[in-house]
Amino acid sequence: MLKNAEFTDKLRSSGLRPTKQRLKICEILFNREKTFHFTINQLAKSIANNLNEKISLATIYNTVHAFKKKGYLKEISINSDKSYFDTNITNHHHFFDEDTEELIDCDPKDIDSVNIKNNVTGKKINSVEILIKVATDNQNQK
Amino acid sequence: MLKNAEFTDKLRSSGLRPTKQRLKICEILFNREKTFHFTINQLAKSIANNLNEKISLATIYNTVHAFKKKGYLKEISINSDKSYFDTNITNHHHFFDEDTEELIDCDPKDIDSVNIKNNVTGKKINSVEILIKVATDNQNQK
DNA sequence: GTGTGTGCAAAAGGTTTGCAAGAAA
DNA sequence: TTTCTTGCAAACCTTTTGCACACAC
Repeated sequence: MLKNAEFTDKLRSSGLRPTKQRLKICEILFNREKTFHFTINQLAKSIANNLNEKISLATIYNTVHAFKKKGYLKEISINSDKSYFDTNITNHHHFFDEDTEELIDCDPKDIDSVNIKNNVTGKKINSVEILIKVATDNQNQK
Repeated sequence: MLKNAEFTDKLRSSGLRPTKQRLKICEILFNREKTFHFTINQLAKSIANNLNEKISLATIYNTVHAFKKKGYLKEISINSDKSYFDTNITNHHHFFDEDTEELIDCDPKDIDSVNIKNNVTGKKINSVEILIKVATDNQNQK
């Protein structure tokens, strides 16, 4: 639950100019209690609904990628036609509900950390992501 | 290392007509010792290079999706602009080399199976995938 | 002959880019 | 005034679709 002035500082401290558009996107992304999982499209709609002002799609893409680069957002690996982002930047895993195409955070307590006994030679591990795909039980198949 | 006649049987037994195109795609996908990880584009190039004959992109998409539905291929979850497929349909996980954008199979011995203590209410788990992103060690950051 | 599969071209959907106008420093 | 940011439209890339023709059975 940050305020506008705090977003301004946050942006400025990471070398991003606190423009009107970025502040509004900050509000929508970070001024909430629960983690927010979203696609660019959902974010664009959220902006359109919550503010009576449009922000160009290009700007939204720019901003989301800038925030990701600064570490304010995580991109989640899903095989999908669209990209998913997450305001929860701590180490955690996800359920993906195939019925609703929604992401759900795993409670870290519910999954033991992964122990990788052998890495690829000469490379360092940047991330370990677990994706658990779920769907309603009474489906024929999937 | 299957032969043409075996592909014909395999296809026919799953209700797919063994057409010339499908047999050629089978050859490229399954007539090899090691697991094959690919994007549709790579497969198309592979077809163009290994056979002196073109198969339409639409047909390649159709065939890959048909094979996936029949369980001959797995689709791997990566956040990427393209889809990755895998001829290894056993339960296993992957390294993703961010330098080369290549998938590498994990040896099942090298990762303990994931224990999920709490599933989403009312849903059943369809798959659990671990993706380990790696890159060269001497990069500034990632 | 009937139904399925193929291939082309067009369309769709998400994302990126070039560039001119506008805002922040 | 200099640099960064925005916004539009066009471009791009992967994937899907419609439809006529060809092939498998």
